[in-house]
Amino acid sequence: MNKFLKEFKDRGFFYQCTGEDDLSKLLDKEKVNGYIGFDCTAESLHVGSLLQIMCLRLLQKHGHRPIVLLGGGTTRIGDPSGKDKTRTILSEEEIEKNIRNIEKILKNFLNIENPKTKPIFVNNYSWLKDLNYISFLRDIGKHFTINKMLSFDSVKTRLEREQSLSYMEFNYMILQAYDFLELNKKKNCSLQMGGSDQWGNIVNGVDLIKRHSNKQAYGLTTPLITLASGAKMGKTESGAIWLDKKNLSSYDYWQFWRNIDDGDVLKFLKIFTDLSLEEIEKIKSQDINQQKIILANETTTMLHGKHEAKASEETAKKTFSENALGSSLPSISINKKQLDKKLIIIDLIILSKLETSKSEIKRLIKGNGVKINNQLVNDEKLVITKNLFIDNFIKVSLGKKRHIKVKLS
RNA sequence: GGAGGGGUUCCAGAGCGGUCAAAUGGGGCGGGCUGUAAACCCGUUGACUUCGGUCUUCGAAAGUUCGAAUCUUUCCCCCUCCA
Repeated sequence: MNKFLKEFKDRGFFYQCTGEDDLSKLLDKEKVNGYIGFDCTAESLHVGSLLQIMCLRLLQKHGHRPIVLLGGGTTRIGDPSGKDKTRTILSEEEIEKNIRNIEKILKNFLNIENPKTKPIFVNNYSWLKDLNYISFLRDIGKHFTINKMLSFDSVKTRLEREQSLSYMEFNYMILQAYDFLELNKKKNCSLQMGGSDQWGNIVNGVDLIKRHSNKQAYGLTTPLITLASGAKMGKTESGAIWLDKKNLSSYDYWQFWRNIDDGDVLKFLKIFTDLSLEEIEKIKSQDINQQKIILANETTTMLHGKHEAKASEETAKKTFSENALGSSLPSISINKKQLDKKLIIIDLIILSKLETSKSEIKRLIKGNGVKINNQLVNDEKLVITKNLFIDNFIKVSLGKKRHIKVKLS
């Protein structure tokens, strides 16, 4: 089996594939350009997309070229897969902004130096915007039968539940297939990867290329990765795990990985780090918490760099083992004027954005869940005074895991 | 098109004129145990509050009533069965 494909399977990326043997041979024979499409509905990516990003990274590692398709055009339509309702459509400016941001994030994960495997970033808006309706129907539309389109899950579920599916959304799968065809023609792209929910869309593209150009293309999908708790990757109760510093500090990113369930650690080491399978095999014998620290360091280094990862580890150590203040703990600053106005603990926590409801904070105080400088707070009216600051800082803690540094400026 | 059933707080799901900010379970949060796990146990879970209360919530709107999640009317949406 091809080396890329083998590692893809060994690391747990593999779900299903079209023409596996032929794909394996192709990957052996030549440098393959493979693509994954990213939706541009949000301004950033979160860990839910990380598996796809790692696919491109792995592809690149094996000497192939990743193509990142930023769906500037298709985002204007909205993928009905897995959606009950029509998505809200974003404005042009928002989409453009999102694309720039997402591209920036992806560049953290892909090697943009090596000219041989340098990723290509494309926006499908460039070919979708000027499509001529009549010629599109004649060239592309003739290859799709309504009968088949109606049989796809994304369409079927919507129809079965008698939820409206607009003609616009109904066309999404054709456009995604057309994307693949375009990339095949323009960028010699013969592989599309994606999550298992994209299988139908991907196969449509493979079929279209076959019918339209009589060329062979391939699809490769990854399983849906869930946490041991059953939750989807990406979103936690306290918010999404974003892949950029603006939305989530490197310390919080590190913490996300540090707090992974025991049962997921090995799986995640294989998928989300570059450690070789031999190294992971060795790590297995280490203490489980050490394994989690390695996972957190590896993933954080990949995204935010070694320095940030180290600082996060250091801060975690200080916060959890030494009850001290670490440098990368998220922080806010307040000024003397605010202190003079009798700032009480509840308002300080509101300012810190650690919690947004005053009632909730009161509950927390009653339940012994709030600490200032590791001292339990019993009085919900506790006034924050200067002498609480140690070296100009105080640490506010909610429960065991939520901490913030408050700086007096 | 015909006949029924239903929309309740984050989710599932009880309530069916006052004692309802609404049972119970799940999830979340906090505490305990531990390893910043899991499992388990305890507490808590609309917002604001001068802690007296006040305000918003049971698909939407209007009405009956001293009083409505509960009754009436209209509208919107979902489900099941028959055609």
